Amino acid sequence: MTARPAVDGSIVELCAVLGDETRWQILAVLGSRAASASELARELPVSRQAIAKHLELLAQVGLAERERAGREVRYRALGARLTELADHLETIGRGWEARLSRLKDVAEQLPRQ
Amino acid sequence: MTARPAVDGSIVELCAVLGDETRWQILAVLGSRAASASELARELPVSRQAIAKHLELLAQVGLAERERAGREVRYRALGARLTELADHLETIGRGWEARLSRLKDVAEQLPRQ
DNA sequence: ACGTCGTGCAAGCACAGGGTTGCAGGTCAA
DNA sequence: TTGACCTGCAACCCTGTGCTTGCACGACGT
Repeated sequence: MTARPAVDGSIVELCAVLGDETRWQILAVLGSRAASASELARELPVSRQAIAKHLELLAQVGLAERERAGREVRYRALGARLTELADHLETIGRGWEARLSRLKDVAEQLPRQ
Repeated sequence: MTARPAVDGSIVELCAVLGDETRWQILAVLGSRAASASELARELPVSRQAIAKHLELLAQVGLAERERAGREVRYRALGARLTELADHLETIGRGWEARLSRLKDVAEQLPRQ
C-alpha cells in the first residue's frame, strides 16, 4: 500500500503466470481435456514434479481447477480469469490509444498558425 | 520449431513482459504522457539503467514506441499490441469455457438412466 | 497381501533476469 | 569553452524460479 497500485496487482501476477511456455503447453492440454500431473508428464518433456508445481500455480491464480478423482488429481482449464484479464487489458490498451489520438488532434491544429 | 506451437510464441513473450511490476509502473506513466528514461528514473524507485532496459524490452515487443527528441529519447505507450493480446486471450478463454459447458450438457443427460 | 501407480515433500542445481555501479561519448545552453 | 544533462555500454551481484532426483506415503486392482 506504500506504492499506489497503478495497476491491479493480480493483473501482473496473472501475466507472470502466463509468461511461461511450459505452462501454456499444460494449459493447451487442460483446455481440451482434464488431466493429472502424471498424465501430463508423459506427453510433455518435463518431470511430473515440475508439472505439479505449475498446476498448483495455475490453480492458485484461478486459471485451472483442481479436482480429486480417487487416488489421482485432475486439473481442467478455466476460462473465466482469462476473459476477465482480456477485458482489463483491452480497456487499458484503448485508454492509451485514446490519448494518442487526442494528441494527434491537437497536433493537427497547431500548424494552423 | 521442434515443439508444436500450442500457442503463438509472441503471446507468451508478451505476457512475460507484462508480468513485471516495474514495467507496469513505467507503462502507467507512458500511458498518460511520453517520458524519457532519466525522467522516469526520477519518479520511480529504480535506476535509470534498469528503466532503460525495461524500455528497450517494451519497445521490442511493441508495447512502447521510441522517439528521439534532440539529445533525449522519449517513449510512449502503444495500445495496439495490448488490445491484440486481449483478443487472443478472450478467444482462448471462451474456448475453454465452451468445452466446459458442453461437458455439463453431457453430464446432465447421463443421469437420465 | 502384493505390486503398481499416483501423489507429496524436500533438497539441490543452474540459469535468467532485474537491479546496481562505473565510465565514456554526445548534445544542449550559458 | 565549459558545465550540466542525457544516453549507451559493460561488468557485476543476487534473488527467483524452473527443473531435477530421491524417497515416503497412500490408494487401487489382482
